[in-house]
Amino acid sequence: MPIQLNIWTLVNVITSIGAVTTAPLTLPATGPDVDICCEGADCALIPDVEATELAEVFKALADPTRVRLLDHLSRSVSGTACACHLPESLGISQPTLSFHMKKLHDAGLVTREKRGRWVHWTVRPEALARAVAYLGLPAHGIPAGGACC
Amino acid sequence: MPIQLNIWTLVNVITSIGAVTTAPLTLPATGPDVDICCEGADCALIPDVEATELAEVFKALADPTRVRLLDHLSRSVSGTACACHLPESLGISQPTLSFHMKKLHDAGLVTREKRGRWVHWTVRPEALARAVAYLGLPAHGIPAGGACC
DNA sequence: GGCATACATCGACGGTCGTCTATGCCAATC
DNA sequence: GATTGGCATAGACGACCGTCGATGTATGCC
Repeated sequence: MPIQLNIWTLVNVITSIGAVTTAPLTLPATGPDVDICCEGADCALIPDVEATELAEVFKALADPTRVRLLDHLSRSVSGTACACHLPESLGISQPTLSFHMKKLHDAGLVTREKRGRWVHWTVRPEALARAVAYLGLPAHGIPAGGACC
Repeated sequence: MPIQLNIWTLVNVITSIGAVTTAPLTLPATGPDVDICCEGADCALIPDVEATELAEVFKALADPTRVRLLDHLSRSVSGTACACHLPESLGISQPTLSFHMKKLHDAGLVTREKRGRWVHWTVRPEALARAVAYLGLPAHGIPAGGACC
């Protein structure tokens, strides 16, 4: 109820980028025995580099102001909008807005384009797709979904 | 290539929770005129409360260690795992692990269950679904998808 | 050229984060 | 009851974050 979106659009966006596969997971369905402790402590963890890259994206989203900014951009035509009216709408100063847009830009979530005196920002959906793929991980609780330990 | 997941499982998980709709968006396709500046500065922003709640989730994910932890849990059977071997696997101390698990727990991303001396953690996919719905917003650039200003 | 405007950067400030060691708590075992 | 082991908490410390006013930079208009 908070946010309405078309799930099929989401599917198309994600799959078109090739960030994920539509094929079923084929990891070994190890018969577990989670009892006293767990066995299978040799479980492979996400590589540090990859975890860091994902964390960078989430860090860029880890602020209410930036959440609202990205949402605003995404609702705009072509995912593009100028920043002119945003400070007053959000109740923040112009330097603060600039600071947040830089954060989003550094994380690769938006692109910058200068048109005359104004700057226009555009969302990069492909940058979000990776985060979506990670959050989609919830093959959790599905035994065939790559049990580990 | 980084993370393989079954997109249909994702679809099922998300839609089953009712966090999103599979119906197409029906927002007015406003004919835009993004020229010198933008018009339509009266565009509604996400409510502050909602943005804050989303930011809380992203904040919980905004650390490489927690990204790896959540991934580890999600790969485990039933999305549940004990924390016993994690400090050494991640190269962190036991208090640090406890600190991170508390962060994930406070954000509602995992549940805690004590079994004897050990604590077992379980992922809450429904908590992630909301973040996925937000990131799915990229109806960006799709004219029929709720243009704003 | 001179001025107004949109945006970026700087410097400062208080607050939060991530990590550690040391310590406390509680369940299981002897 | 004493001991052991898994986990949480407390306190400390350096690093980073979010915000602001002041200032710099570049563009467009007179």
